[in-house]
Amino acid sequence: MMTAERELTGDLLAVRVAELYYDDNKTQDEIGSLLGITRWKVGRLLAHARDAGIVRIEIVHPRARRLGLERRLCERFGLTNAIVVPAASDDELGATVSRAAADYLTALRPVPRSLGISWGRTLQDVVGALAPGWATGVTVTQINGGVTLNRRAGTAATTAVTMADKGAGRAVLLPSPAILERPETKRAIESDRTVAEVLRLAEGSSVFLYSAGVADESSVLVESGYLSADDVTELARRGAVGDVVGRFINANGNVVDPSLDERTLGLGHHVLRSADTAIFVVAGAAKHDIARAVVASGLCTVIVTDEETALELLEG
Amino acid sequence: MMTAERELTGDLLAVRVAELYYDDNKTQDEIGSLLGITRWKVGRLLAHARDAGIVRIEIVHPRARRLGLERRLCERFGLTNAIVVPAASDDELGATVSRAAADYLTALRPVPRSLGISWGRTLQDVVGALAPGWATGVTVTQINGGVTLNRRAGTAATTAVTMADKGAGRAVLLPSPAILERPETKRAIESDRTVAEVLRLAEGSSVFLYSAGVADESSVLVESGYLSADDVTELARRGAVGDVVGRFINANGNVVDPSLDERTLGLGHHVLRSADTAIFVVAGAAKHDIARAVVASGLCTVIVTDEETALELLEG
DNA sequence: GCCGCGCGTGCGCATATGAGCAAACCGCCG
DNA sequence: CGGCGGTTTGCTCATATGCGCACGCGCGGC
Repeated sequence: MMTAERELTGDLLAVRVAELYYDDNKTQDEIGSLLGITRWKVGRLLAHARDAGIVRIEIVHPRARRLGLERRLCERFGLTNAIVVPAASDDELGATVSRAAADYLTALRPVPRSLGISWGRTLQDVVGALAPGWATGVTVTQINGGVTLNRRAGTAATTAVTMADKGAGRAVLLPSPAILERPETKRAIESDRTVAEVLRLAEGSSVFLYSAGVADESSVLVESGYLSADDVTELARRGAVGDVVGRFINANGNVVDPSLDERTLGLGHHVLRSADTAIFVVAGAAKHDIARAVVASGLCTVIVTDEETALELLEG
Repeated sequence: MMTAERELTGDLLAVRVAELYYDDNKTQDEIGSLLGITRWKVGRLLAHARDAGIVRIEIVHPRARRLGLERRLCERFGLTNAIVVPAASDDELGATVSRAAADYLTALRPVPRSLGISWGRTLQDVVGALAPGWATGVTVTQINGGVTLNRRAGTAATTAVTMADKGAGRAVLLPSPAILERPETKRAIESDRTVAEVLRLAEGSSVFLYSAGVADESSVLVESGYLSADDVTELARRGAVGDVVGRFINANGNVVDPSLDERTLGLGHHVLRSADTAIFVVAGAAKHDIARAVVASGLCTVIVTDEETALELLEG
């Protein structure tokens, strides 16, 4: 290439420098003498080029994370941790986030001894991505009901059991429907020794792991027959953005329908709010609202999500 | 973030390292102790990540160049220099490349004292992008005919004159049509003192600058009335991919129709082939074929083009 | 079972790089 | 014309980084 260059205005020089440095990997010194400027100026131009976005450094890998977003999420919502993965194609998204959640769980120290989990599509994916041996002797406890009435009967149970299995431990199932017809029934079941015991155990878990559902007719609670489509529409009308462990909340994180909540069996949100480690896994545009409600109301201490959701959460 | 991590296979660790280094800009040392590996390994992982393409460093700027492609073009075609600019939107493309050509001309050392140029849309753009004072006392000479018959009469002349003007020098115009009807006429004009003088001057230029046209009905030679659409179609049928200073060549760089060439007035290709500096400016997918013919047959020593054309040239 | 070979690893050292600071420079106003 | 804040520049020095070498470990041939 030529030697001396004519005076270049603004970013142009920075571009030239950046090209020589990154594309051609010359040293700052070489570039300096080549362009007739001091190497310090070269360094400064490089710095400028980087934070003016002229030079973009991107990490392209399906398992890559977005550390900047993670940091901002932690600060903004007072989380202890956040895992943000790049937005993949829409159908890959859930898988990517689930894998990230599995990775996080695996890397979690101290290794959880007791883990309270919800159930659902997302959780099932997380378990699928979990490698055998992720823990040793873990007790996996269900934190909300739903064992029997589920149409795809047993998925909830399978999730917990597989998870315990891969962690060389045992699963404790909550033998109860998620939502009862009458409050009295709910209270009755709740006070049954077997159930009470499980709930007590669940409450004492050192780590919680859960996802959330959206408040529309696609909700698993509708699909499972616990609620009718109309019920959910009505809930949405009253401000519900989604459900966490079976309980519907509005944008502020408050339970929308106390009378429904009275009939919902499982850990209350106060337990999650006061937990040391509550890991919330969420992916996809449909869940932006419920995700916001969860993090904003302190229902989790850790969020695992995708880039787009993270961005959405930070704009508000 | 957590401390110790579980053993990670393959690129995963590299990704982690790259994130911490580039996103979080920690030092390699810090990353080392954080992940429980030596800083040298961190360095090596970083190197791996870079050349495995996990880390992509991109320079985003309209005036940025593609140095890698430039180097490969030089090697592949034995050029002394190549300028490749990022492919912008299609309508911006010509402007970007022209600006790059202007920049190149400006930075060229030694400053050209005599410059032979062709004319056309591209050349006009180059001149437009040229800053006043780009040279001092330059002599700009036209190397092919076309002064008078041009429908947009005068553009060819304007190009040369403006260029000379901005370079504080003088323009020498070739007062002749590009293509004559009969060979004898061409020879007669050629031997006219005025014309012969200009051609001699043109031939002695230290630097040449030209573009090329495609062999279809959009050719400037058709537009200018020198050729009919049928003529060009016939030329194309006989293998012509485009024209350089009015002379049509095939993929091998050879003149397609000697009898037409006999009637074409202007510098012969042998002059360009033996020139020290022949700068070829070309942009856009339509000109890929002619561009290939030019560089492959040694018609230029320097090419100024866009990324896509460069890539296309290198695949073959 | 033994030896050699090659890859991956730790490390010393030369060198490249970034932080911080004082001098110089510039545009602005009195 | 001269003083003055703010910005830019060159520089020193501590530190981060890359290169080359020697060592060790594991695998395959004999």
